[in-house]
Amino acid sequence: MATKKVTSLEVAKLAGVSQSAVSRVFTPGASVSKKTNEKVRSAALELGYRPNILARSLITGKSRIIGLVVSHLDNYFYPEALELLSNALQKKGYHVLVFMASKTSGNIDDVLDEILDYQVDAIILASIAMSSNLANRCVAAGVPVMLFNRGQDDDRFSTVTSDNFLGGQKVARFLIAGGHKRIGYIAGWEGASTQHDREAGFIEELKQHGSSLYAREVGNFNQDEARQATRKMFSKKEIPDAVFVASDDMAFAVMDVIRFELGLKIPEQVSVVGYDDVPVSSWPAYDLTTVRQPANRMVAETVSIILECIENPETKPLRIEIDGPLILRGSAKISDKSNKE
Amino acid sequence: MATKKVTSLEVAKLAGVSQSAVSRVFTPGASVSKKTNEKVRSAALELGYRPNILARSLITGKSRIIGLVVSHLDNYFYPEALELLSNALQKKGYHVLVFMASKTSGNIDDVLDEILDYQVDAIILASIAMSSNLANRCVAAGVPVMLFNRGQDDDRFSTVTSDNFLGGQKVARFLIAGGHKRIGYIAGWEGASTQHDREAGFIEELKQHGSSLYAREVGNFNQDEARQATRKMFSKKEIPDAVFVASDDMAFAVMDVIRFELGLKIPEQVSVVGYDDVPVSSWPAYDLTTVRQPANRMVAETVSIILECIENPETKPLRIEIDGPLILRGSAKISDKSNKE
DNA sequence: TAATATTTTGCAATCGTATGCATTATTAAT
DNA sequence: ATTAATAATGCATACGATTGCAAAATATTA
Repeated sequence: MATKKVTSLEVAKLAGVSQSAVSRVFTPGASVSKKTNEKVRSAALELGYRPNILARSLITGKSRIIGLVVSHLDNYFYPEALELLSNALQKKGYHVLVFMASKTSGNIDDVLDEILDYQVDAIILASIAMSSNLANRCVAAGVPVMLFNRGQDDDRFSTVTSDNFLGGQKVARFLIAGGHKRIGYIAGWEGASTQHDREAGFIEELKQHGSSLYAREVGNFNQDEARQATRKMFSKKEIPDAVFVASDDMAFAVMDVIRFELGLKIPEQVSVVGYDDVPVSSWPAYDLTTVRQPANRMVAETVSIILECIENPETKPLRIEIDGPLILRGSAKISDKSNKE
Repeated sequence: MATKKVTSLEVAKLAGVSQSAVSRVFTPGASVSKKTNEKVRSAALELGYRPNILARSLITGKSRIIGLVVSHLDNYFYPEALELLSNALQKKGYHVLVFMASKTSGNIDDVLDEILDYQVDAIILASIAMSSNLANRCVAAGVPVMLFNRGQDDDRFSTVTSDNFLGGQKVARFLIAGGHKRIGYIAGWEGASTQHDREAGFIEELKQHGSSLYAREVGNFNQDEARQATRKMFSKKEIPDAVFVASDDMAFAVMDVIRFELGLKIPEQVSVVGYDDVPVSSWPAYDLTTVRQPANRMVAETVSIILECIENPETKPLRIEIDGPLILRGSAKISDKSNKE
């Protein structure tokens, strides 16, 4: 039953023109007369013809495919970003080919090979760093790479993140203004620039106010480890009166332990602040005070940079940091003179 | 800096063999001597050569790309499924090209055109139905289509769902065993087979026990509408003592309204049961009793069917319904003789 | 070792489209 | 109306691989 594919040649025959003419009709900006255009279009419609992107890309060298490498879709920030990203690129005529770099499924080196096999026009790494070896391969292949939500030493690639340092500072300022004295921090994976910058900003600002960390544990951006970290942190004789958690996803786990295992009141006994502002944070059950990562603006920047790099390969790499507001909700005590943005 | 792409011809020259030989080395099952194999492989390694999938697909007619159409990534069931799906296909040498069919970004007709342009080997529709017009187009193009988590009248396509009818029945049996008398239902989008089957099984089983729906509202698989629906349902003089919600995602919104707006206790005053068993359901803040949709098994079936269809185009469409257990948690009262699976 | 069977190899055509170039049709200018 | 400038078209080639076929190389058998 599978009808054969319709080619431009068949359309050309039916329309009584050359194959080139058909090609030109479907190539924006090419020179075609109104008459041919009509003939071709109606023939194409009749036959149900559509240009074969793959064949086209063989010639143009552009596949209109963007490779996206994601590791963990479990943190809700990523599905959201993926949706925005895919939508935005779709509008520009590009599409996203997904590659999972989870532990289960080969390491990133293999994944990168697979990506390049598809002749992608660009690569977006979401929260994934790249060995310099791989980086070289991409540069050699002439494929632009973007780091989304992850910084990198290698300055050959553009990065888009939120302003993590500033975000950390805001949280510190807020907690101090709220009168907190014993402030704990639950870190993400220490290899991540996001984790590093958030903590650095946080600590820096604590210091500015003559304060410092009362406790620190590592949660590795993972709920199980965040739970462990919380238990440990709260086994001190004097428990913290505030905890800054490096991601909302971990913060939920932290709150659950604090409330349901330790039986403490949030925010009366402990204030909790997260980072990301994923949708769940605004649900009343958590009502989490958090720093918003403006996914939409981050994605918009990413798309605009990526497209620029594709069109103009000589584009210099950019390093964008997007400021996001601290969203005040019920999980943390607010001072009377609450610090506005 | 962008080094030109390395072609099989260059490898051939360096290795001192014909271009066909190079091709054969990279074609599993082709006939090559050990000696050529070595020469070619080392030359390829030296030049950093990898076959161009797009050029290959032009000849073979197989792109090793699977088009996945998703609408709302906000229900957490989908990111999870996407991750599993992508991982599973990746292992088989396929990759997922993502298409968003959200309201924001063109209707599904346009999206389908775009998909077909990429010469995908197959299409997976996640919770999306297809007009018969589109269906015809796909059949004509010879592209197999699978419906994931959505049934369909059209029996030319395979579908994989959980056993929604049975799932609904289980919930009814459970709620009745728990002694509930005024049972409400918050429906999903009524055009969805999943919604329909869940409700049908639920009502059927209520009837078997001489009971029936005490209240019913529509939430359209959408949190805002689910909240509205809940408020309406609980504005009766006698409020329901149990609510079955057609998806976990809505159930969270329902629980939040019940607890934080209406000030009722779950499960003491109202039992809530959901459907999906997304990760959040097991978080203590919700601790939601729900019917598990075994995403891993659903994905496994999907992948196996899809690959079969690709390899053997004459494969008959299948209709798979996977049974999932009712997961008992704290959001619903349990009878003394709790009904085990 | 000679004859036959089998495996390797290269040649050349092919997939569906884009595009430089030469040619022809059309429009503008005088 | 004639010429100059511009637009539209077709021809032929290229993109980077796969693959049928026939020739060459190797292995098998007696």
